[in-house]
Amino acid sequence: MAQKRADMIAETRAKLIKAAREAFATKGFAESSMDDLTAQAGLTRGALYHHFGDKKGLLEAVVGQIDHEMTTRLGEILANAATTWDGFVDESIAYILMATEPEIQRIMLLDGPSVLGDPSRWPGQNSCIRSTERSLQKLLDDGVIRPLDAQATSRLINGSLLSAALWIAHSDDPQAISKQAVDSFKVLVSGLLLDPR
Amino acid sequence: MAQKRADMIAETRAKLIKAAREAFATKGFAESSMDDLTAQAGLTRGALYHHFGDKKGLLEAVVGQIDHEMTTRLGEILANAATTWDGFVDESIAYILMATEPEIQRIMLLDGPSVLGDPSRWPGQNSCIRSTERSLQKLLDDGVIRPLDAQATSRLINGSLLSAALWIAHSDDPQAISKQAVDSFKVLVSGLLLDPR
DNA sequence: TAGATTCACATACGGTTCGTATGTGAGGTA
DNA sequence: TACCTCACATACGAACCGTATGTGAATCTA
Repeated sequence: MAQKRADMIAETRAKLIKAAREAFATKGFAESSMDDLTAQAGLTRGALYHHFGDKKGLLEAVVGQIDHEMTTRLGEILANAATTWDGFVDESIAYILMATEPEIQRIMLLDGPSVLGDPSRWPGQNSCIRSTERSLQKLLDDGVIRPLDAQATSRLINGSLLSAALWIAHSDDPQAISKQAVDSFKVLVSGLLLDPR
Repeated sequence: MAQKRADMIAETRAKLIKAAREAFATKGFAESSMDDLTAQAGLTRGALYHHFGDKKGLLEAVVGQIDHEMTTRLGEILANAATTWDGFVDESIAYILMATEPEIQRIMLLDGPSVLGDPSRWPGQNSCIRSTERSLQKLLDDGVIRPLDAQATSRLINGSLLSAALWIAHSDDPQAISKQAVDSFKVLVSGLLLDPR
């Protein structure tokens, strides 16, 4: 059966990506040796080059996987929100907290942009920004927020979330800083409401 | 005279930093060869390691220089503003446009964070964020904006500016995108005003 | 079912780059 | 003038990346 071979290949790719995630997350992209990385997965660099072309290609695959996971997690939060506005806020806060996780931070926020360039141009097209944009558009349609450009504003908001995450992760007291960041974020975006509370 | 020797040293450092700026800006940090870089400056890697310790040390020096220049440029804009609020807005917009320059973008926004970590923890301690924070504090003192945490909010704003810069620089039509980003930024921060117009 | 073919992955090799260890010669000092 | 310091060059080893080539198992074909 042809399935067996395909399974083996998928497994090999999965093992390489898993090892790469660990290595990239702990040592960073530049410091990760492809020899070590593949050995960790019980393979050699041959497999890696066969499947991913080069080191950058491997990073792209890792980024794609993480991005997919993040999108799923954010989607769930969005689905559980009472109102569109709550969904927008909850999703944003969840993004901040998610971006605090070392693996996401190191790979998606630091090394990713440096090696692959502007995140909004990645193949996975950065589902997070898209999600924020959709939420804003809905809020516009519902007449909840002031008139604005949804795409541009979503970029601004996403950048602020990212910055907040970096700040929290590197602070001495993540708990406290996290609260400050979230509170300030709420104040900032509440200015977008047509009908402020 | 002892001054002559000191001048020679300063000149050597300057030459290395200049060559590094060019190389880092055009090829990126990882792709820049220290052999090429030093040869460009009419020196060898010996000089580089003597003065900067390692490749990272050289980047720190470059980052420090650029940060200093940016601070100066922002300071001038701040000084020429009519009101505190105008200064805050003008400075922010200037930051967006400045961060659009390839050299600043590549070195300060992409490679810098990846190699040196969170910008707010850099030795030069990121004067730009400090400046935004000071502006916000003044606005608070003057009773112009709603109550908020100046430090946290400055982080959020700075992140949004950074994101806008990345977006503009990678867009097909920087002119148009630039306008969109600036307009949206104004809308976003106008929500901070106690007395919206 | 046996030989041919494909392809996933391993092995081998060369070139580049980094960091260190050591050398050297010009400025400064006594 | 003889010695010392130190800025910088040279020499060397090791690590790493990417490619070119080898190999054996899975699949295809007759």
